[in-house]
Amino acid sequence: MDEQPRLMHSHTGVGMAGHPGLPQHMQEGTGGTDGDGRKQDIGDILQQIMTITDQSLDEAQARKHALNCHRMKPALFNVLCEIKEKTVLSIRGAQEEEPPDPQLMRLDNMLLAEGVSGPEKGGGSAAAAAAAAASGGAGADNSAEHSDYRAKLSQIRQIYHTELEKYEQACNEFTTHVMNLLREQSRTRPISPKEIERMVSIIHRKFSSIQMQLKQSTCEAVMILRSRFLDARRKRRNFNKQATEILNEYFYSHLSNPYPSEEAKEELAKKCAITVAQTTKDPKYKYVSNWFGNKRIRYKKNIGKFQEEANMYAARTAVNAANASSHGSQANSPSTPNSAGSAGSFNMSNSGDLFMSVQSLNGDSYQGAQVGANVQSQVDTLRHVISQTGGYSEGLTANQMYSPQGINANGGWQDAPTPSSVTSPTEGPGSVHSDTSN
DNA sequence: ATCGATGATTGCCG
DNA sequence: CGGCAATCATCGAT
Repeated sequence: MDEQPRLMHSHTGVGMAGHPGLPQHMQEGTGGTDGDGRKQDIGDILQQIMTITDQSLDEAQARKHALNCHRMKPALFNVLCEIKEKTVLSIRGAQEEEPPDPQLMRLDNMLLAEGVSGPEKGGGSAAAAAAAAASGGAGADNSAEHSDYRAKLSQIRQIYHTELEKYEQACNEFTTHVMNLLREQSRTRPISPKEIERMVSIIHRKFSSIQMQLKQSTCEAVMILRSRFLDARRKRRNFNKQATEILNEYFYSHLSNPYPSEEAKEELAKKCAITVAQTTKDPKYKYVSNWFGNKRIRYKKNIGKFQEEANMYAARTAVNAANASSHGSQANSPSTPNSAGSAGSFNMSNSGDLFMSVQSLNGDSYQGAQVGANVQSQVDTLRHVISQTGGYSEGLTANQMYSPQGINANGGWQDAPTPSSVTSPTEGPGSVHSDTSN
């Protein structure tokens, strides 16, 4: 009969600490000692922390050593290692995949192709040249453009490589640091080599994502550079005024047969290349050919529109030639009121702006050798000017005026099988042929 | 933003 | 392969 209530008591005592049926001393006693104990514990812990922070490194090492030498340590450590191994494996299994990021591969390929990430000098320039040839189609030796391009490209490459190296170095440093740290810690807490490996791969991933940004921006820079320098069509530049003058000069003074020979093209190309940094020494003088092709087409298509221009250049050539013949080789006297006067006599509808570059045109290299030739083209152009200015009214009539000079009714210049030597002797003032190619 | 001018390219022809 | 015609794509002025 005695035991029952005791059991009951003990039960209730455990289950309900604050039961009103419990004796006073029990409640107070347990409660009091518990609170004091916790305070004591916290105080102890704080105290320990304080002492730890106050400890010197040697003391800490000593403690660590003591801990390592604890007799239970190996056993516990093994158990922990086993548990860790399992969890790590499960983690690793969860995120095992490592696909070779297509984006990164694209960037790498591109940088390689552009000669940025390839081997240093030779490979780089070779790749650049190859890229140039591929994109330019006629990527010959326009070295002026390409040297500039290559200079900029190698600049990019240099920056890229130094940055890459920096990242690489930082990555390695960080990796070794972390590895050392982990190895050090693996003595006190279970760290498997696999875990270290994983850590390292995480670090590498982080750094390679940084590298990818670098690669991306490098790619962008290269693309910009490329489109700037190599893709001429995308970034076409107008010829400067003097080059246009030169070409127009030739065109209108050879209006009867505006097909410059290879030599003439070369001459024009050289003259224009002085002022046109663009499209340099293409062996075919492609830009001259392009220009004449476009010019012929567009002239033919709308002669009226070009009439004014034709007058202008014809007059200019005439004036220039006149100066050349009258002044001998001193045709390029500065600021010729003379020329203005003579132009005025042709009833020019244009302002003096056309004389601006007369001197520079013929004063350059033609002068000596071309005086005679200029006389001939002078006849040509004078004839044009006179015939047009005589009855100059508007575009439509001008159209008719020009047509006898070589353009068929169907369009297309007639074959002009009449070099000056054939026709000029008998044709008198009408000899239109200025085959004055030097 | 729009539009004409213009250099370059493409496709075709002989 | 050179020229023509059509077309593209950018420049430069408005």
